[in-house]
Amino acid sequence: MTRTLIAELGEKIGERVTIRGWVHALRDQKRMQFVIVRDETGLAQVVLEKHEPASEENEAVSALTAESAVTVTGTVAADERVKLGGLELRLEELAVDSPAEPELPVTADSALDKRIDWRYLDLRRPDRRLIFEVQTTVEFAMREFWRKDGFIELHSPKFMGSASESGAELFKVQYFDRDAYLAQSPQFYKQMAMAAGFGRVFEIGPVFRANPSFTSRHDTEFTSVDVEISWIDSHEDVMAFEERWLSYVLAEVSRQHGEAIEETFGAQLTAPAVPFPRITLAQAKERLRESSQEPVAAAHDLDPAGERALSALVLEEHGHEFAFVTDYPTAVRPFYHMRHEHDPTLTRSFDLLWRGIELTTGAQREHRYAQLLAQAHEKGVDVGPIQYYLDFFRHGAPPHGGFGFGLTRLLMQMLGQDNVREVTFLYRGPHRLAP
RNA sequence: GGGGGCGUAGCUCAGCUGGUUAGAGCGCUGCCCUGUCACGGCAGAGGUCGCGGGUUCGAGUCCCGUCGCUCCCGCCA
Repeated sequence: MTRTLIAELGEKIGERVTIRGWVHALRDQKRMQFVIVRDETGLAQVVLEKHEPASEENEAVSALTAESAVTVTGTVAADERVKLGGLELRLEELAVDSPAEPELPVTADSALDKRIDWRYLDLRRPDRRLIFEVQTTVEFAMREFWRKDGFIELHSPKFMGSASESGAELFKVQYFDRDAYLAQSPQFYKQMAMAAGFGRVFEIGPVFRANPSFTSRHDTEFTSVDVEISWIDSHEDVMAFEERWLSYVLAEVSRQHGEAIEETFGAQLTAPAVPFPRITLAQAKERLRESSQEPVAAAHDLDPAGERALSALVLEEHGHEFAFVTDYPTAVRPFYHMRHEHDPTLTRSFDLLWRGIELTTGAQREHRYAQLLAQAHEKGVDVGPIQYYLDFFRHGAPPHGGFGFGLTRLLMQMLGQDNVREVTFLYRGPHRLAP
């Protein structure tokens, strides 16, 4: 028995075929029975006349429940009466592969948290499926671009013996007779690849953050996209790569799914023009102070409201949805970010904002061993546990820099969703470990 | 972690200043309906009002605690 996909039925009029999928709807009438079957390619109407007395097939159709997994064999017929594509399948054989219990615990309009409880049912909806079709295209396009640019793919370890940045957000796990930590970032390892002479690397992999954060854009485990590039002159080279690369990825997604995304989520997607606008953090705060309604926080960083306001400002002035914010103060950046020679209170770093949220963070890294050590000490970093990392810079390390970001933040903005949980296959948060 | 809001039927929600048998829509069950397509009609089942304590003659409603959800902030990607 060959399975025919519902999308292919139009080419098989008059033929006897077998479709396999889920019962989407059931209309069991006195003389006619209609079953709408759904597979991953679409919906199809299955029809059966009722006999007197009811045939075995009639009884089987009557006993169906919504969302049961079924295999239906019948003849494809064109019929103008059918609103669903003018096609139907005249039922000859019906097999229930796995019945669904009569009452479903969630519906399309259930609260997100409840939909996650029953994620496998939630994900059966075509619009949810589109999210993961897009995710697949995003990763494919990224790799395509990287590969053309000579990047090497990394799979760095997720067990670590020490923190890669600060200790606060690390998950501690038992590792035989001692403690280990789950990697919060592949940062140290992609820098090791620079010292190893790999030149340009990327990694798409899981990272773990023990933040008790309850927001629409945080989770405790997420897929991080990381890039690191050797032989750069400054963080500008990193930004120049990132914008070309992102623009390509968005162009591909727009080309392949733009219409579906707009239809399903109402979100418009076009490839952004390169270069993206750049503004230093100091200038950004100055501009916000000038133009603004709301007081700008005195802190060293932009708060979420500041990010939204800045994005709006850039969109208004440059017609651009992206904005690089550069030159963050040394105080708010990790010890390994390279500092400006003319002003060591500022780092050669950047954040990338898209449609009001922080998408990526990047920087040129400090590759000079003595300078790196001095910065670690100045920041009060305990260098004992990370000596292996510092060693990477003792035998010839190229100047380098890179960036990283959460894949779901990109997807969320791309699809006009308001929560990373919506675009995460299975969300992990402080209170969520199942399913 | 701090602040606001919320928790009532399988789902989404209503329930006014405390007052007798706690409601609606959808779903579910049964019956009816000559092709439905958001099918339609009739009938019915279904709730220890998140949990624990308190105030009161009386608590879904007020108070305290607790758990969970949600939004904003902090932290970040």
